[in-house]
Amino acid sequence: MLSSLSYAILALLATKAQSGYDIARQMRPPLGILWQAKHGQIYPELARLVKLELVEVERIDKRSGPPRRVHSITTAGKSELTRWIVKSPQVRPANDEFVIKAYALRRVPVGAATSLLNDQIETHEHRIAALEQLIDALTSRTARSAAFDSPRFGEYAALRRALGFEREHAAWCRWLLGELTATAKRARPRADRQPAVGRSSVARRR
Amino acid sequence: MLSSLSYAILALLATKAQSGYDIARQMRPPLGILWQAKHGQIYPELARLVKLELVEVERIDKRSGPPRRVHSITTAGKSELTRWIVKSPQVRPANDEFVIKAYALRRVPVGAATSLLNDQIETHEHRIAALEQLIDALTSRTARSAAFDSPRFGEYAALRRALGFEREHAAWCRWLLGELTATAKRARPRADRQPAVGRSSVARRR
DNA sequence: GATACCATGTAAGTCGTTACATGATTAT
DNA sequence: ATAATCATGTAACGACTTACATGGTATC
Repeated sequence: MLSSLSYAILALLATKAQSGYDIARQMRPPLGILWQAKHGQIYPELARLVKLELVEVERIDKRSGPPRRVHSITTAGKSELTRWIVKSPQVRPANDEFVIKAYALRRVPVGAATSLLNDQIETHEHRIAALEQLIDALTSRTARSAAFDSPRFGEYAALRRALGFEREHAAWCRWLLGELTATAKRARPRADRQPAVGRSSVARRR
Repeated sequence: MLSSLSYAILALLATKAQSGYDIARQMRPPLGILWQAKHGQIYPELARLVKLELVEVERIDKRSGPPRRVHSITTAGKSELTRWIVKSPQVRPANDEFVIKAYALRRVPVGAATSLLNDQIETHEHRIAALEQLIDALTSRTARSAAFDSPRFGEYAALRRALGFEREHAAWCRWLLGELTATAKRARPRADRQPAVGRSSVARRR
């Protein structure tokens, strides 16, 4: 049985032949939307796929540096990929460090909690903006890129997923901040509230 | 430096002293909302925390089976936890196998893709219902459980996060199914469409 | 009688990160 | 000059899963 990373690599190679470096670039955190992995994991995994004959390599020598190794998916690789896709996956772990922090957030001073949340919201807003830009670029280039049978559909679907995920997370952070602020106000009904430590960016509603 | 799992354990022990088994039960997939881990990882990690003196153990002998080992967080453990909470986390990987499947979904027959999506939607609906029930149980028990300063707030926040995540994922699956169906209809404008193979449950809008 | 839950642990293996290692090319 | 990017790999370590190992109690 192959790892998820293997299938992610096969899915990328199914769109076009490319080098390990190209794959690593598309999977580089934090922009990798299909799957995220570092080159230290990708190169050995590619070698394994070649040994299993699900992927082929063509060595292209250059006058300088290491030879470029262009990988392409084999017929066996394609059928393994399609075979895997239709199987219903079992539930993923979905562990998020920030949920632990939220769980025990009552333990820290209100100011520190506020700035942590504002920080987090700001980070997510940035990521949302970046994803929206990528989607705009994709949908404007081809008029019907939203269509299921377009070659770019996979990319578009993955981007939409990432965007939805980010928006949901940001909304949750804003809710947390709201709860925190409401409680703090109740405890100290007027004035004398100190401004939150750290970075600004009050939660915006979008 | 400690792992995320360590902090999840500390966060649970901060609410009350409990055994490794208790912790493992709360972290058991797929219901673990704070963090998910198996006992095979939890017991060694607990032992490590004890050695670091962030956690204490009290052995309670019973006439049968292994002695129950009740763990509690130390003062050092509490301060380590609060110190960690306020630090902004770096971005998490968030790899989801299903995104790979969606990315290459064009490769499989429409019928197989439809039943894969329906299956996935059904799974998520079940999880959503289970989470809604847990939230109802929590909010009805204590009138003001939504308040930030309630002892159950952490649990409530984690549940809301999980619910939002599930709903978002389900919505994305329904969108995918809609695109797929629209394209299939365009290709075969009338009649002669075969019913989707596999389980039913047509996507509902909520 | 079989299954599930209570309750603890360890061992082997896989997945994934970080750092080491090398060296050319392009941009500031 | 300095840094970033192109381009490939390996080694050590940490995170996590799966299976092994044990044995009592309760439920169907």
